[in-house]
Amino acid sequence: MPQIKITALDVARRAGVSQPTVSRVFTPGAKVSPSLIDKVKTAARELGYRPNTLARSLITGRSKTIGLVVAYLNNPFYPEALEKLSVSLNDRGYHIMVFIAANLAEEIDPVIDDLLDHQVDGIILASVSMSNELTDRLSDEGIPFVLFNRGQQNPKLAQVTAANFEGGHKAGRFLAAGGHKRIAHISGWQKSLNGRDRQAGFIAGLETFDQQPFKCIDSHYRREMAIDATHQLFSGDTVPDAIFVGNDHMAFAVIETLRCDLGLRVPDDVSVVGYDDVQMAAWKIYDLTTLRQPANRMVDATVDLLLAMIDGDSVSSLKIEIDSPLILRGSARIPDNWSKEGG
Amino acid sequence: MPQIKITALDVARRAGVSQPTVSRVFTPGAKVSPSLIDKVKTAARELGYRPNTLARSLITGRSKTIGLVVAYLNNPFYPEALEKLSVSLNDRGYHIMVFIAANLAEEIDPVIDDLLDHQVDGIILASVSMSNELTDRLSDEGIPFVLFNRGQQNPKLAQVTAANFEGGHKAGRFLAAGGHKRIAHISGWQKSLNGRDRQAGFIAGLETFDQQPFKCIDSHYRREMAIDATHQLFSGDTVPDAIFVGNDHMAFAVIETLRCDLGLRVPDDVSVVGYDDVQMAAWKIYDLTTLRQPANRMVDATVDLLLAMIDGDSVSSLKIEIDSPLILRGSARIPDNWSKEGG
DNA sequence: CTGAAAGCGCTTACAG
DNA sequence: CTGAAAGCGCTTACAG
Repeated sequence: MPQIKITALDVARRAGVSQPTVSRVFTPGAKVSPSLIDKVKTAARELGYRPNTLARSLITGRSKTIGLVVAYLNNPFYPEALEKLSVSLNDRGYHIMVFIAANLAEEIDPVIDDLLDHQVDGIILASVSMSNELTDRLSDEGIPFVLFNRGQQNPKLAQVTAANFEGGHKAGRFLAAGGHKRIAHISGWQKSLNGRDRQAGFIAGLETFDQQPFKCIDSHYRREMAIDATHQLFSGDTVPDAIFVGNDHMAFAVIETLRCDLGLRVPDDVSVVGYDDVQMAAWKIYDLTTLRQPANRMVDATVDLLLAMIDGDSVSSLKIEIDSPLILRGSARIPDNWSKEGG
Repeated sequence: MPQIKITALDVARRAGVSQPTVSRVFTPGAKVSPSLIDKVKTAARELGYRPNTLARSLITGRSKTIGLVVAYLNNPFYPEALEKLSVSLNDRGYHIMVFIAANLAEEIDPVIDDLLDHQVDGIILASVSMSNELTDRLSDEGIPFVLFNRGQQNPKLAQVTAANFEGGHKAGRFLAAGGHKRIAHISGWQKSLNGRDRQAGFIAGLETFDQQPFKCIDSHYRREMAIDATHQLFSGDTVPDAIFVGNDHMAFAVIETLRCDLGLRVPDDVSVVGYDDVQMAAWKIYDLTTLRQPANRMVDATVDLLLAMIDGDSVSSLKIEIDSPLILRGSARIPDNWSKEGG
């Protein structure tokens, strides 16, 4: 019960060595003779000594802490990513400090101040509504950061995303090949590159079948807006027979609205395709056909990239795109001769 | 672009004051003359100075960091709580460092080591599968911690939970009053106090109607086990007409299994009641009648309690129970003359 | 109100 | 391999 704090000096005295020797015993790279290691370790154990990370960080200039900025924890993709990021960073000796960003872009500035005050070694921006000013500011501060699941045009920014254009393209081709003739898109935020790329890919995919979207509605990745959009799509005389939705989170809302509000069957009356493949997508109640964002691979890439930047290692590419395979499930009619990878 | 680090000394020199004066300007309580405050602040702004939190923490002995240990981010209650906890703690000048606990109790020890090394001022344990050894160990270390949504018998441990017994009691009475005759319980982990209290309350509630549970199955708060339990319940000759489920997360799986696997209607064939009232419970596709765990109130209580402990303030009670109102929705038949609060 | 001094608990050259 | 010394960037008594 170390009510009083045990320091390296206490351990040194008890072990009959100098304080730096104690330090060396607890520093991975350092060389100490086996006999001293032994003495120090027993003394440390007896006293219940633990090195003070704060002091170490102060002197090494590395906090071994990564700031994770995240806004939309209600989209299950983010808790899943948060968990994986934390585990992966732990394995590499880092910890995550969480910064919840308000959904409004204007309120992001205090978060950045906060972040900078906390001596994080690097930052992962997993949020969606972030301005260029923000990334500019972080660049100015010279602190390594990577955009997770969020692209920006600027090729100098480290970013890890799915291959969103290709994913959207695949969705478009898949639905057109399935014989759908009025394919709508409830899109992610069109001010985000993710949202734009998926939509652009979708439109291009339809074009290969000489089709145009029935309609595209920007629902900002928000559940309530996706519900409204669904109602809107089915309020006219002609209605869609398929919907490509900008992420799973909204797709769940779309399926629900179709079934519970509009009395339509999925996929008999309308096919639905999402994007992400969060765990819920595999639940039988949704059984959602979707483009997978491979969270594990994205997390690995993000961690590798960020730690390389922190260590000053050269990185081959700052912009990493991970393939989005199409996961076939029951929410969308499957074309008769649809080969495994979108052919 | 402060590539080189700006310290208080740099600011002091530029402002023509001493370094401690700079420190005082950035220390909330301290007294400095307005003219110096001005000088220092401009100098700081010009140089892009930010106080180093690490150094401050080292000297004050307070990291202003709270360790959050959490295991089950796939139960949406926890991301919701995480978000609220982070925001609330931020408001009070603290930040959250995340520690993902493995689901297995044996793997918790390294997490604790980790936690202790990081000079957190306090700990929130939001995880479910934690042993008494763990809490004993933390008590020994003398670091303030509170159990969030997880009770332990030991009255010396700070803990914030819902009034689980009463909640279960209400669920039992509600379903019995609704005319159900074969009411089953798919319970949370019976080695957790939460799980036991809810089940005990449920059984006691049924007793007031001279009923016994149709069957109780421990599904450990796990989705897959809840699915299995549902199948099991409906595999015999007599089957339940209502199920009280230990949390919403499992209740979603139960509803899904009922509908998609067993072709049963909710609530026509079987009523379902959950526990938590996570956001998803209100989704039309589930429309889940449930006992609410008021996340906001639980978070507020947790933060108040933990910070009081950290500040050494006296706390009136270490064990806080928050009422669980029954939220009436469509997944369970409502008794004809059911008054608002369970009468 | 302000400055000179000491010190938080470590790491890291520097000698030996 | 080990110790004496310096110092990371602050805060906080202590004088004045």
